[in-house]
Amino acid sequence: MDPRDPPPTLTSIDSYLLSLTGKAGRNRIADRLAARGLRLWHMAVLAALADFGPHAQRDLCARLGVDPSDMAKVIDQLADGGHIARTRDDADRRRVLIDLTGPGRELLAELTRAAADVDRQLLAGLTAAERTRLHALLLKVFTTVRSIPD
Amino acid sequence: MDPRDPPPTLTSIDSYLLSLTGKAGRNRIADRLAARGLRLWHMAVLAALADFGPHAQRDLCARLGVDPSDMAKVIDQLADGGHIARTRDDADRRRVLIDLTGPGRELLAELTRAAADVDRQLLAGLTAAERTRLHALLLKVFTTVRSIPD
DNA sequence: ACCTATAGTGGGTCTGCACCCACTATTTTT
DNA sequence: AAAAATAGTGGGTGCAGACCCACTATAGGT
Repeated sequence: MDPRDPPPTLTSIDSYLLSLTGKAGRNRIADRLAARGLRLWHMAVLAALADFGPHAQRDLCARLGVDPSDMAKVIDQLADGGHIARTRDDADRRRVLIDLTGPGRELLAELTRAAADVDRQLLAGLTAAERTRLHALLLKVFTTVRSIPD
Repeated sequence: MDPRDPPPTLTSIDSYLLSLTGKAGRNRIADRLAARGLRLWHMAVLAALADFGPHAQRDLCARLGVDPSDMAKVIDQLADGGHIARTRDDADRRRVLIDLTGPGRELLAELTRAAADVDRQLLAGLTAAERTRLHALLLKVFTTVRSIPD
């Protein structure tokens, strides 16, 4: 018996398996981001802008579930790197409109590739069909998670 | 369009879905543990002892991948609560043998029930057959994760 | 104009996790 | 018997995440 086997009592818990595999994925992606001086929220912001177009900063917070104060810092760094553009909304000068720049789009593409790479590593043990099924199941779980309160 | 929809660029990444759903599960289980003054490692230790029998403290560290220094603190708290018994190994008096006590076994059963509860919440959107398939897939991914270096 | 509400910023806290080093007690090696 | 290795402990560090409050600037309601 391998003295490094994990306890079956734990591995029979789906939440535990999700948590561990999720952490593995998260850490790997975080590493790739860290190599570029970024963290997960930076990528999330870029993705939100790419998928849904320009946002007021506040709307980004609502969409991603981030504290406005934390978002300000993330936005700051992305702006410093030239990956997003920040402009005052002339209709409501309290608002700051955030948009992707060309370099930002490029960066996101790069990060997306890195993430796909991590997926490939993580799911190396699955056939293509299994990956498809896993993805569908995870989407369902994700929907459930989003719908139930904390 | 729901202004709270997550970016598809993110939800198409399996590692991201694993990470989010895993975090949801983790947090919920952590909450239940916190209500009893415990954290995840406490449960992991109890599970390892229940599944594999008594361990030297060092072997628990190896099995669970915890720093020996951190393990010492976890062990300390479990011993304080009367959930494990700590005895010096007479054959090698450097070693401390850790074993589950009756109350420890009870506590683990309780925690396992709580975890199953969380699973039920998280996977509420899946049919029984889907849950079975998800579990099998997660086990495979878990095996892969364990086999590849960090 | 006045009062209230909202957008964003800057500064800080607290928590959990992971890690690391120095130290004591004990055992093994030579 | 001395030296090197091992088990466990205590006391730290650094980081990331989530949160919170005070503040400025602007807008909207009356």
